[in-house]
Amino acid sequence: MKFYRSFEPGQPIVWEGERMDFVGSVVTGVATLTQMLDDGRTQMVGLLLPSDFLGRPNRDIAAYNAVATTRVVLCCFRRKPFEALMCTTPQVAHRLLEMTLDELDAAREWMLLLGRKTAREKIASFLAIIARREAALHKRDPGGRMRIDLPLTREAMADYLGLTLETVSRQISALKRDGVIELVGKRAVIFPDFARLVGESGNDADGGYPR
Amino acid sequence: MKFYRSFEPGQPIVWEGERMDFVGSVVTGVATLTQMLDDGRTQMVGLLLPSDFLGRPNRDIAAYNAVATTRVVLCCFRRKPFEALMCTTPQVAHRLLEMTLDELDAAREWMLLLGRKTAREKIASFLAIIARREAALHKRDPGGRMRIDLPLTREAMADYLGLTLETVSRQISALKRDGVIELVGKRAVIFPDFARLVGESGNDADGGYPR
DNA sequence: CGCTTCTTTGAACGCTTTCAACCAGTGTGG
DNA sequence: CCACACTGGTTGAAAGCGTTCAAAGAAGCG
Repeated sequence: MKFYRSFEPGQPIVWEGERMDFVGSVVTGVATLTQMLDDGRTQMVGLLLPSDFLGRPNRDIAAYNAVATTRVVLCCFRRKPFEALMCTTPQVAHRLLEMTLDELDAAREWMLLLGRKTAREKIASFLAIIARREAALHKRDPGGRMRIDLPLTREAMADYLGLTLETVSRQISALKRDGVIELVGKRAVIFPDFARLVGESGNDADGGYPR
Repeated sequence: MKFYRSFEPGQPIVWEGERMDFVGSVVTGVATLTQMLDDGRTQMVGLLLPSDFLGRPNRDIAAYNAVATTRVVLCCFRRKPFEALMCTTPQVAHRLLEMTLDELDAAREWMLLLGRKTAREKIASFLAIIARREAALHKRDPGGRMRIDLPLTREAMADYLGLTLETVSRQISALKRDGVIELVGKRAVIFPDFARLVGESGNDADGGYPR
C-alpha cells in the first residue's frame, strides 16, 4: 500500500488530465504544480517542498501538471486504500483538512501577490517565502543575516510570480544593486538583513503571515 | 449552538485579526473575503455565495476581511461545539474537506487568471465563473443565451481580478461593443452566446473546469 | 433638486513585456 | 584539446497594456 517513487530533475510526475491512482507526500526535493492556457502561458499554482501533499482523495484525474525540479522522492499510497484509511482513522482526515486549509491560506496570500504586488515586491516576497519555508524545515526562525538556495530557475520563478523571466532577472539585479540581497552564483542568495527584505515585500513589517 | 445572523449590504462580517468565535455558511446573499496591503491595495481572495463556508475550525482569529456585498443571511455555529461535532461525526469533517479542496481548486484557477490572463480575458472569465455558479445554484447547465446579475460593483470586480475599476469598465464596454455581452442597466448582463464568452476567457474551449 | 455613489470615458504616463543580442558554464564530438 | 552547441541567465531598446489622473454622465435618495 505504501511505496516510494523518485524522479529526476525536470521529469514529470503527473500530467493534467492523466489518471492518477496514488496520493503521496514529498520526502525530499522540490516539485511544482502548474496550469497552462491553450497558448502556452503557464502559471505555477503550487510549490511542493518536503512534507507537502500531492494528489486529491476521491479524484482519479490529475487537475494540474506536477514536475520535479530537483531530484524528488515521493512517499506514495495507492488511492483506494488511502481513502479507506481516511474513513477509518479520523486523525488522518483531520490532518489532511488542516494541511488543505493551510494550503488554501497560502494560495490566498499568493493571490494577493499575483494581483496587487509590483515586480520588485513579488521577487522580495518570493525570497522571503522560500526563506521562511526553509527556516521552518530546519526548525529555525528567519531573521538577521541568512542564506538560501533557490530551488527554481528564473523561468520557474517567473511562472510562480506571474512575470516574465527577463523581469525576474532584472528585479533580482536591482535588489542586488540596492544591497537588499547578495548573489552566490546564480542559485544561492544571501540576505544581509532579512527585515529589510521583508520591508521590500509590500507586506506589513511584522511579516503579516498566517497565524 | 446554531443561530442565524444577517448583514446589510456593505456591512463588515469580520475583520482580519479580529476574534471570531463562530463558523458559518451563507444561506442567502453574497459576501467577499479580501486582503489588504499596508498602503490600501486590496485583493479579493474569496467570493462567498449561498452554501459557501466562512471561518476556519481551530482558528479563532480571522485571517481575512469578510464583507457583505448584498443583504446576507449566515447560518452560524459556535466554533467550539462545531469542532466537537467534527470529531464525533466524520461525515461533517469529510464534507468540509471536500469543500476546502474545491475552494483550493478554485483558488488555483483564480491564480492562473491573476497571473497570466489579459484584462479582457479576466473579465470574460469572471462573467463565465459567475454564470456557472449561478447556473449551478439553480441546477441548470450554462450555455446558449443566458442572463446573470452581477453581485459586485465595478470596484469589487477590480479587486477580484487584480485590475483597476477603470480597466474593468473599459473592458466591459469593449466586450459590449464586440457583441460578446449585452448590458441591462449596470448590474445585469446577457450573453447572446455563452460559448463565445468562454472563447474570450482564454480557457480551453470545453470550459476547462475542475472535473 | 441637490447630494452621493457608481460608472464611463479621455489622455498621458509608466511598468512590464517583447524581441534581440550577448555572456557564462557545461557537455560533446572531432 | 578545442570548436561547437545547448541551457540558463543577463542586459538593452522599443512597444504595449493597464494604470493614473481628471472630468463628466447616470442613477438612487434625502
